[in-house]
Amino acid sequence: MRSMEKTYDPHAIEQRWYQTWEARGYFAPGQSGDASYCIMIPPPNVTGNLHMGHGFNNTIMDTLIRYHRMKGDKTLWQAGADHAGIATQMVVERQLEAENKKRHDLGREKFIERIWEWKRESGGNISRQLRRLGSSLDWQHERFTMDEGLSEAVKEVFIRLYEEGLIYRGKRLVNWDPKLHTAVSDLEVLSEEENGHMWHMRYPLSNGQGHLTVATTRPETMLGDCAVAVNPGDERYRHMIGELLELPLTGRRIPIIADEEHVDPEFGTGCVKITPAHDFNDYAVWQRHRDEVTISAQAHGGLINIFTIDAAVRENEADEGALIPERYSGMDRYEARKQIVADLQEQGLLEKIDEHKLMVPRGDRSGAVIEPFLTDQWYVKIAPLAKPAIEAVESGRIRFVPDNWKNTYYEWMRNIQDWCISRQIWWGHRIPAWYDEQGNVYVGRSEAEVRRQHNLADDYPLRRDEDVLDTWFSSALWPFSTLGWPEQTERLQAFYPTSVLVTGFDIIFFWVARMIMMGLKFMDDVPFHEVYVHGLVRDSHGEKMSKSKGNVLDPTDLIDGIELERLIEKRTSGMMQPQLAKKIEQQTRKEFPDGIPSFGTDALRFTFAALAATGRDIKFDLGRIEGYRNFCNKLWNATRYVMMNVEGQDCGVSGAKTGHSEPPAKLERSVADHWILSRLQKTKQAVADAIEGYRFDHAAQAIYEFTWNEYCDWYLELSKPVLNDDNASQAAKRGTRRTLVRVLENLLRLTHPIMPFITEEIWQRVAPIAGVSGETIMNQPFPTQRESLINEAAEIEMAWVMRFILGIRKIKGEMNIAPGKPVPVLLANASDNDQALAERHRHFLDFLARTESIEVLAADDQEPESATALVGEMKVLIPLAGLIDKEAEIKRLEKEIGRLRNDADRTEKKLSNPKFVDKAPEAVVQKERDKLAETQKALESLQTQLVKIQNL
RNA sequence: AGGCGCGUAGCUCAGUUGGUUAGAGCGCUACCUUGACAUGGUAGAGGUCGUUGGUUCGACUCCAAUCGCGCCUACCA
Repeated sequence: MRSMEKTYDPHAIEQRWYQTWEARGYFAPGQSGDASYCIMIPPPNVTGNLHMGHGFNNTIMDTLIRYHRMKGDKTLWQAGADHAGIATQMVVERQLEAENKKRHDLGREKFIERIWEWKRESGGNISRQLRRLGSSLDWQHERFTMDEGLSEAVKEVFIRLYEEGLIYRGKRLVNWDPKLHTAVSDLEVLSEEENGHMWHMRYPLSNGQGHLTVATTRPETMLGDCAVAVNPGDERYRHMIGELLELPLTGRRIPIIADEEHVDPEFGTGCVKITPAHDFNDYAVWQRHRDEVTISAQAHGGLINIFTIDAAVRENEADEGALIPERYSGMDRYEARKQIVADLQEQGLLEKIDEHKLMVPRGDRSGAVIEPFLTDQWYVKIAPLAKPAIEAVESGRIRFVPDNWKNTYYEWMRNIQDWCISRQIWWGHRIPAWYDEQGNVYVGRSEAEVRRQHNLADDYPLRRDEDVLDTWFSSALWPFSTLGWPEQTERLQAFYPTSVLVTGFDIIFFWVARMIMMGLKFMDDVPFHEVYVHGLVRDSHGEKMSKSKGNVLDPTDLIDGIELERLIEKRTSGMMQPQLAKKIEQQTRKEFPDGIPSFGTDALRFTFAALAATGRDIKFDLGRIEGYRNFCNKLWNATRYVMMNVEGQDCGVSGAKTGHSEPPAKLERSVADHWILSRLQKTKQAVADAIEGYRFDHAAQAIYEFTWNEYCDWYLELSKPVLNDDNASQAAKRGTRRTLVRVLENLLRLTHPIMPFITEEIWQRVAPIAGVSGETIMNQPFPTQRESLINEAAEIEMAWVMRFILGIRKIKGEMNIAPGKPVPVLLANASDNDQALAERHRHFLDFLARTESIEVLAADDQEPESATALVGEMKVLIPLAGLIDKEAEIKRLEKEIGRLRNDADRTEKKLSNPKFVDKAPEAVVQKERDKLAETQKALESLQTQLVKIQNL
């Protein structure tokens, strides 16, 4: 085996181990195991590139998966990707654009073929990147939402829901994206506050008695007005209700109607223009008043659409006459706005224009302003599905972690609207519906089936619906469609319901809620028992990462490192707003003057785990990952030390490949050995508890502290005097070597779920010596606490040793004595136990505190002038002679005394309060008393010491 | 407007049923290249836990109010 380099180099091992694991089939679920454990990956978009959210999300999932696999559960992490309808179609359309083509030039079939082609070329991108993260996904069963099986599941669900009346077709107002030419769901619309205007327009009364003034943020929609509404309780307008207005520019007349629900007399002028075909609220008003003759008599019953699918003013239909003034035909909505405002102004009908902030709805993909638009669409009737989905959470069959997300879930589920599932794009699952020339709809698995079922002749003309389904429709089926549904497969049997869903809060509505509804409907069971909701990964200043801010970090750049110039190029290329490039470049140069160094996957994963406190976003700070890179190096070098001392040596491990496999040799464990073994047991429990409770930050912290502060800082140092002492017995050396290597081997298994690569690499070297055999650490049992190795006595004894050593180090540190300089030490007021301990651990004390000599003073011995440290009641003295500055020691003692004084005062005050003594539990009071006694003893001791020094 | 969450060391964050001298990492100061590791070691400085009240023998922790910040949902045309 190769020797270990002085510095840990992740690149040398990560790729190699991943390939080995995958080639050997370790990621597939085992055949045995009592319990099954399953996580469905939130399918990334095939178009996608790995971002920090994926990094975070997948680190958590892989940690859980590896933990359960090691625990012996039958463990599946289902791999796959999402066809991401709109996003993917846009990517390929952009490619066509570069060739000066549109998708319609190719035609539907060719265009879809082109997307498949593209998917074959670049679709593997995201899975390659997931592999870099070490994700132990079951790639052999990777699925794609558009593959044959999943398409079958989609069709099946659609048909069953249709047959039950839970899917229907209807003409409604929808969110229309005029750039993409498709309907989108409420969720795909993001509203943001933007600066705009409020136009006050005059509508003259038909009776010539003046006018009403309406205020609007969208003056161009006045072409489609069918009424002006006022509040019936509004004194100003009550008497005008029922009268008619001359709708300017159109030559049409519209009524004044009363609508209490929608009109707030306090807002604006108290008069609201009603444009039912281009505003959701107005549509609701129209529905309430559509039967009033002044409205129903209007063209289209008052529901007048004025736009094309591009949101430009449309031409009149043949039978409409001059419904929409020709003058505006073909104008884009904003162009029309300008013209209409100008025309109103010219006619003296524009009263004023105010600055006004308003919420502007934009499509999340296209960024285009969404237009409420009247179209035929397919809907899922959601209330009957939502009801059991709400109950599943109420009853605790599904648990949110953290718990408070259930409120968000309820809030949405209780106000849920029917789900518009049809999209006017080409890439996706085409709706299995056919129409005849009379407009009758037939839903079925295929055209042939439809003809058969409805007795339609082969030459009876049928036309298939052009639309495809919302991408989230197929995602909603993911937990069971990937396992083979509608077939009753073994995998479905074994792994549904899945164990936990790990996801960001941003897709609770898009995805989580819909999976719950569909799972309950078609599997008659919840899709998962727990939902672990994590926060967003932000930059180090807490800003959301985005291309336009230029603060995006790419996980692979953190793993591999990236030079400054390359990073700048990456951040500034392909920008929507190229004018920001300069600023982004400056900002990047300032923040990463030397680019980003390579940290390796394990350090990245450990960072994500350490930052994964529940329920809050994480700010990703480079300092943090650097620290954990150093941690990897620490673990690596601790191993170098261990290997150096155990390789080829007798470690007292039977069956180990050491060349010393004689029958059980005598073995002796020191208190230090017992201590570290005891600490290890407690750490095992802490880590297991933390992972089970989704506290990955606690798990990471427990591992970090044990490794660095206990194993490395203390145990490794304590092993040195034993291993390097020619006088130490072979049995003692054997015991120490055995402990060194076994604790390390345990620690590696404990750490493996979070840091798979370094632990595997090291384990391969360490395991044989520790007497553990196996092909991979991946399939080794996760360490469990061994009660018998918990040793409180050893922990107490080691605490004494540490206090002794720390006391001397502190004096040296504060008195400017070189740490390496051996000093003579005197012990005063030492009990029998103290003396015994000092004797027994003399080699530890000498080595770690660099003591020259240790001498016990009898009670009547004269104490020489010294610097003092306390270990319990014992005084550890370092004589001043030549070493120590008297004034400095006085200051040091005064400071220490001050601190103790404070402490004692506070405790005394507490104890002199009769209410405290009366009411507090006895144990608490006793604890305070003990503390006071201890503090007072220490205080006395230091005070006499101070007097002594002062009198010199 | 409603809902959720957050304000703890210069920075990033722990602190789970109220009882610690309020912790960690990074950063900072001083010293140290000792045979695992300078991606290191040793010692140290640094906090009236946003503010104000209340409950309690005792509050970072519970309650109320208030200020600041973030997010989500619904919005006034």
